[in-house]
Amino acid sequence: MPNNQFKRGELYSFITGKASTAIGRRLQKNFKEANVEITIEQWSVLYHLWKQDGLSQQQLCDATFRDKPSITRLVDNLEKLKLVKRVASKDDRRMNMIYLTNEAQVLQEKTMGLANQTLNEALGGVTIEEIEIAKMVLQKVYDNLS
Amino acid sequence: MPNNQFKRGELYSFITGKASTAIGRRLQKNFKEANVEITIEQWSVLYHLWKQDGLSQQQLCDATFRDKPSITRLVDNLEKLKLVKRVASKDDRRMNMIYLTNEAQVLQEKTMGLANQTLNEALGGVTIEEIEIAKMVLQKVYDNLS
DNA sequence: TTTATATAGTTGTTTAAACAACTATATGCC
DNA sequence: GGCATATAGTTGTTTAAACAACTATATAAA
Repeated sequence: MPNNQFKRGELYSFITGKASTAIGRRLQKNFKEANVEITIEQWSVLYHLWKQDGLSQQQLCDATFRDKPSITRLVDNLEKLKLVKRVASKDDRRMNMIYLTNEAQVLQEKTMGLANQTLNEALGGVTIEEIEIAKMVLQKVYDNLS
Repeated sequence: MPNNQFKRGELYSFITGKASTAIGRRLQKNFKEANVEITIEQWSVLYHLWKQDGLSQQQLCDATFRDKPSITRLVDNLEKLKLVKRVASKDDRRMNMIYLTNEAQVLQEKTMGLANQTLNEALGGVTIEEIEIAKMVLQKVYDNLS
């Protein structure tokens, strides 16, 4: 039982909590100070639309690792903020394609700078190699459970 | 700018999302299949009380990296489930000391087994050394932002 | 063609996170 | 002692996650 050499509950709380909530809180705080009035969850959806506009809600589910109801409501809220709009697909009328508004495109540069700054703050004193290993571990955890 | 060699948004979603939600979902599912009717957030509070009973709410905040309102409500719900009880401290009447009920103590062995099993599933194919590095990275992220 | 099944998205409900504003008790200083 | 300040906990509000149940459209099989 080689894996029994560390405290499992501790690792559990590391993976599920500490770092994740700390980085989320800091990014939210950095947004607030720059008068960016969106949540980090909303930002994580916009992030994928900035990479590729016009994704379906299902594609956003896959990209953000959320379920469909979660994306429905995040898109609802982004639509209320006039940052995206739903456009029914002509090919497949079940699908909503989600498009960024001009307003959302203006947010991109501003928030990407803040996200980079936040990650620089977060990753101080950590080497690239260590980051790569951490990414790999988290990816394997995800793959093992999916 | 050595840290610019990876995609920051991707790392962000690794740290804040994927692995964390996957492991939480799996643990919740394992609880459900064993007819353990608590949430993983409630479990994470019980976990610290099993290590040391009679913690104050503030101590639970520190242990679980949650804020005070979050702990107030988690303790509310655990009290409704008759798993803990609040006892006003005699030394300092501002404090509630949180004690496990017998019912909660019965849960310990059962759920610790499920948590270990979940972590074994999650960490398949990852070495101890890699786990230690991942823990260290997440700890540094937390420390950098706290 | 109609019937079954899969897929895309929505709605309802419970639980929790984050933040601000609040009450109550304790402590330190004059 | 009395006042300022710090600490412990609660309440209100918004946003989101998870899950089940649901509607609507598309696809495949009989």
